[in-house]
Amino acid sequence: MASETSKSVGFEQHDHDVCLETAIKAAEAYCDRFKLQFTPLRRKVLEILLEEHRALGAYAILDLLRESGLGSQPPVAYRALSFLVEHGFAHKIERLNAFVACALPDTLHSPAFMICRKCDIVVEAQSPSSSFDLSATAIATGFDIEQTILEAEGICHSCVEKVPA
Amino acid sequence: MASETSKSVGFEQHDHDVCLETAIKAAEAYCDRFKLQFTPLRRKVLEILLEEHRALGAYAILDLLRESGLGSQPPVAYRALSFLVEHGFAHKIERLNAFVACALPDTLHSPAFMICRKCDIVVEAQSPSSSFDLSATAIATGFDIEQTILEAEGICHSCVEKVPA
DNA sequence: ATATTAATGATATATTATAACATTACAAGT
DNA sequence: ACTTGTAATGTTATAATATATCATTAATAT
Ligand SMILES: [Zn+2]
Ligand SMILES: [Zn+2]
Ligand SMILES: [Zn+2]
Ligand SMILES: [Zn+2]
Repeated sequence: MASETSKSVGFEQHDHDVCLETAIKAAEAYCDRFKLQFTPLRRKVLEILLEEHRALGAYAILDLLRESGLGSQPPVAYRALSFLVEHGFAHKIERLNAFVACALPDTLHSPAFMICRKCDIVVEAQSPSSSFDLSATAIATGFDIEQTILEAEGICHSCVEKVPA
Repeated sequence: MASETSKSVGFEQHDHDVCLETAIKAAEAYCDRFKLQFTPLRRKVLEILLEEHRALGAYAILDLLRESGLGSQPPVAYRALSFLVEHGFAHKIERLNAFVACALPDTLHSPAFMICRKCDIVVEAQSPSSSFDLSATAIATGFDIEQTILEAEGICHSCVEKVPA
């Protein structure tokens, strides 16, 4: 296959082959370390997300899986995606009902994204902190934020009281 | 009908009748001011959201609409919800595919929510600013945040260049 | 009154996601 | 190697969420 050495990601160019390989190797190492099964299916889905470098819906991913002969029914894609999200290799963009490879794998972070309403490109902010201020990233990348929504999931005090775990 | 004078909202008690009436009157005034049609259907959907004071899915809302004789098909609910969201009377909680009445109507704000993963109660943070720090609100209300996601929608610089508007 | 626009009604269908159960691969202990 | 339990995948069916389209009615403006 042809080897493209650079590709536009976020708003910048980068060596995409290296980027993809690095991410896959990192996932491999992580799974190794934590005794997780980085199966061909899971690897392929992560590769798809890394290759595209933008948010893809489950059914778009499923189409690509079908082409490569790995699975063809919705649960196959959703299960692989669950695994990737659960272990921090990917995120779900709720607003788009779509999934994107994590730009900061192996790093503890609260994901924050900038999503273009025209082209649906998704850029993950590089701020590992939990206090959110996208303005710097937005300015740096030339992204014009129009509206923002923060959704925090957790447990309310009345639910904590009700049950042990 | 029976008049309940207080109801648990967020994590506190409040006079719910007053709360509901105030919000409806505010919406009425706003629509009046901006020549928007606050139709019986739209009013009813807002009332439903205010009454429940938690996130409701479109189909749950539709069931309640049906009971009151106002519309029974999905587009009816979705159109009313679009109107309410568009004009800031309600928000969509993407994570839940559900809708909630805005707690700060008529106030310019970037919505931020705390969502309990057990009971799905949704509390809108009272911070009108766009820099997000939920920790204060979380501590004050006894909510234990487990994970947070920020999604900013806007337009990337390459899309801005492509078109006039 | 009439034209224009906005809202609603109604039917059909698209899109996203999961439940349930069968089968296969893997890991661990014997 | 054999058994046993567990995890992953295959497969079918269906649930839940959302929109496209066109017909009808209501509101607004000229
Ligand atoms: Zn990430
Ligand atoms: Zn764009
Ligand atoms: Zn609000
Ligand atoms: Zn709760």
